[in-house]
Amino acid sequence: MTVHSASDRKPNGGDKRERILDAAERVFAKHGFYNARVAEIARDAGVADGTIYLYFKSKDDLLISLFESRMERVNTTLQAKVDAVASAPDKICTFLNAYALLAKEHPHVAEVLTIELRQSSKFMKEYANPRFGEFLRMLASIVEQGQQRGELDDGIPPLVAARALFGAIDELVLAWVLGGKEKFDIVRAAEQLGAMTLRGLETPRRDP
Amino acid sequence: MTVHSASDRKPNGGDKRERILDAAERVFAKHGFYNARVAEIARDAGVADGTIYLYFKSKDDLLISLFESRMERVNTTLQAKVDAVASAPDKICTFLNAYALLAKEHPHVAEVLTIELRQSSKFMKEYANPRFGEFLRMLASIVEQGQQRGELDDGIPPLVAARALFGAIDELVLAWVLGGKEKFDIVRAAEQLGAMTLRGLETPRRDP
Amino acid sequence: MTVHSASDRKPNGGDKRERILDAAERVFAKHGFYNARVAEIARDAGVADGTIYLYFKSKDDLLISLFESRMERVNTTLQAKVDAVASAPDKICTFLNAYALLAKEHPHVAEVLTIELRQSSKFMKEYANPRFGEFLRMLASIVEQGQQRGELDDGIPPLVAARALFGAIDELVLAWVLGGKEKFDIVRAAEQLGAMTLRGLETPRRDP
Amino acid sequence: MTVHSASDRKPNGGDKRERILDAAERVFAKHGFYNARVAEIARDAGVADGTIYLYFKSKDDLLISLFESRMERVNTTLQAKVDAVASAPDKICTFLNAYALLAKEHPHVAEVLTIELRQSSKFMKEYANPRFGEFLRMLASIVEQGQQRGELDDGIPPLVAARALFGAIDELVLAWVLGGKEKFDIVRAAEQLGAMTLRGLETPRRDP
DNA sequence: TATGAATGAGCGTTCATTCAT
DNA sequence: GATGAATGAACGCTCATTCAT
Repeated sequence: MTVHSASDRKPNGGDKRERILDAAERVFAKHGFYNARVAEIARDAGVADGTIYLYFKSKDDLLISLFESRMERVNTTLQAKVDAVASAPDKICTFLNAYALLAKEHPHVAEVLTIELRQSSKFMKEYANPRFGEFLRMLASIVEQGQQRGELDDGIPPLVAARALFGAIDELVLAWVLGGKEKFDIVRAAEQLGAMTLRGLETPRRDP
Repeated sequence: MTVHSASDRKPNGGDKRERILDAAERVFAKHGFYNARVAEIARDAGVADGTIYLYFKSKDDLLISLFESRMERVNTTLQAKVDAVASAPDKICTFLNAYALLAKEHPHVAEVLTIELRQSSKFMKEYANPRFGEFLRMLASIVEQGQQRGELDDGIPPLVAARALFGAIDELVLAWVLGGKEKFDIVRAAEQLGAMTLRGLETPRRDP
Repeated sequence: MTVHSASDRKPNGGDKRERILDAAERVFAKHGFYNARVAEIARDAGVADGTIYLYFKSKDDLLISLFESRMERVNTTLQAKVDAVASAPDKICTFLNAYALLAKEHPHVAEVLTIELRQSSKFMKEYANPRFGEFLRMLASIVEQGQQRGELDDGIPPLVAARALFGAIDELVLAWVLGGKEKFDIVRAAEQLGAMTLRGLETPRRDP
Repeated sequence: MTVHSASDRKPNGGDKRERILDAAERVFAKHGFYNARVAEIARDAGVADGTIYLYFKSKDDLLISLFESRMERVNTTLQAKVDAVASAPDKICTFLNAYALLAKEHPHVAEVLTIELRQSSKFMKEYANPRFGEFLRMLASIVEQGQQRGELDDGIPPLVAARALFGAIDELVLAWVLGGKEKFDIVRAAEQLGAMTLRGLETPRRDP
């Protein structure tokens, strides 16, 4: 009645814990954390309700674990791509581009990170969300280094710039994920955001 | 302290509706929509549980009404300030500054808008959130006009720029509201974001 | 906004108490006692919710008063018609016919009496329903008198016969009221019931 | 004491569903459907509140299921006894007698069927109450067959006779159940009703 | 490990009734 | 008397979590 073979759905690494995380990803994306039913996740994962509690302490823990898992992947992917280019401006563009690509490839992940991440820091007070910290620091480091090298303007604290940049791309992803994947191309929008961020929105004033 | 706009709905001409909205603002900010108890809102407002249902159809409707009410105030304030300056770059800086000021003055509102707004579009599908549409269009209009006047670079669609800009300031507000009102000054950060947005992060390449 | 003229709807005698009873009749018939809202009765009667409590102690009392009022009318009508004929068999037929006619003319009353009367004795323990007692005794008296005069078989206690007779006509009215006023004619059915009651269902056994 | 028919629905093969129905029978009989508390049924059944909802969709469904269950038993019992005698008059007497006996053995069932059945057709519109239909058709069939065989007078449509007969015995049961089990014997009353129904109430007119 | 039936605390909402005007 | 806004107790139902098997 239940699946017993070691791995059977999705081409993921595939033990039971992973299957549950995948199911949670889908169900949280579909209904949002608060409206998601643990029973639906279990059904989706092909396990019994109780089984989830063998791998996760609670529904909260399931969300947190999902964050950790997905953010880890995001961080690894971004770090690799960012490391592959040299200048800070290039790193920023690469970062934005890679983030948009990830969202495009994993819209469920994008949905969960974009929407539920905000709640997390609020309602799971004890959860510091270390991976998100890493993520932000990665971005801040790029800015800081660029400033030190003189590639970037140092009129803004790196962490503020990083927050703003993340907020900008995140909001674009949100609009793309919820509103209209058909209405615009998120990768193209990320490029435009890159240009705006680096060269600025203002047209240069002509010196007399 | 509270808005006394002529309007008002069901029973008496009174402030009870407003008191409930104020209480909802506090309680939603404190616990988040899903963890907020209607009974706590009632207690906070100094009314009976049932009274809330004389003014609002449901807990959902209460949240939606809170959005409408507060976004209306936000839109009105921003529009007035933006109208008071002439150039698009100035309007953008003014916009960011005014938004930051509002957040500083009404941190509960900021918290609710920042965190719950995202859920709303997802779980109250039928709710189009017209005020937030207005808000975005206001910002997009500034960009569009600036582009037409040649004040702003037209390499980015106005709505994408507007989304990105909102995302940036919104994330900064989120960080300020949740993380550390003591750690940085949100108004100062908004200024820095303005500069970054207009002049760009990249230091100008020197032409030989 | 509200009606103030002494009487204005229905051609009844028409003070406020009567208007409320009429409204209760309609609303109880439509929704049943438990699903009827006092507020709907008030609206229907054209009075404020609170006004009902100037005339009736509670929702229960409203139902009880409705019983008394309508049963009184029923009893008066039936008694008059029954008194107009002489023999017990004729009285019984008249009784059944008159009851069916009343149901046909006042289907709302029929609905309330038929359906809610049963609940009443159960859930308003203290309410003895004196009018219904009168009603039953009227019927039992006819039977008793008939038995004493030798018109009716005395193999059945009058009260048992009265109960049975009432149950029979009441169930027919129920079927007619709920199921299908178009499916059969309640007055005709009452006649058939009269015949069955008096002459019996069984065809006479031929004596050798 | 309880029916153990093979059937059964959702969770375990168990008697829990039956325990809940038994409890509902008691509690509905005691307070009536609308005044019955689901929590009391649960307590009475020795299960948790939530458990009820594993077996029944709602409180309404619980009542409906109770009808089905008990009427099924009633129908089976009556059909068997009726089949055991030959003539229509005998079948009618048997029917009445058996119904009275059932009421005497299961007064709670009698109470629920007698009182709540009437509401059901009104407020659970979608619920056609198929078992009660069967019940009535069983009775109508007896009459119809009797008429065809010449045992019974055919001056009354079988369904009207069936309704009337059911109404009569049902009202007697109601009086017995609510008013006074000590005041009269329901089985004796059923016999008297049988005689009245078959031979008629009227004393035979002497032919000159 | 895995199961899934069972649990029961918890909450949004209703609505008969009250009472200040 | 008449109003209707306000009250708040009451309850059906949900669902995360547990635990006997």
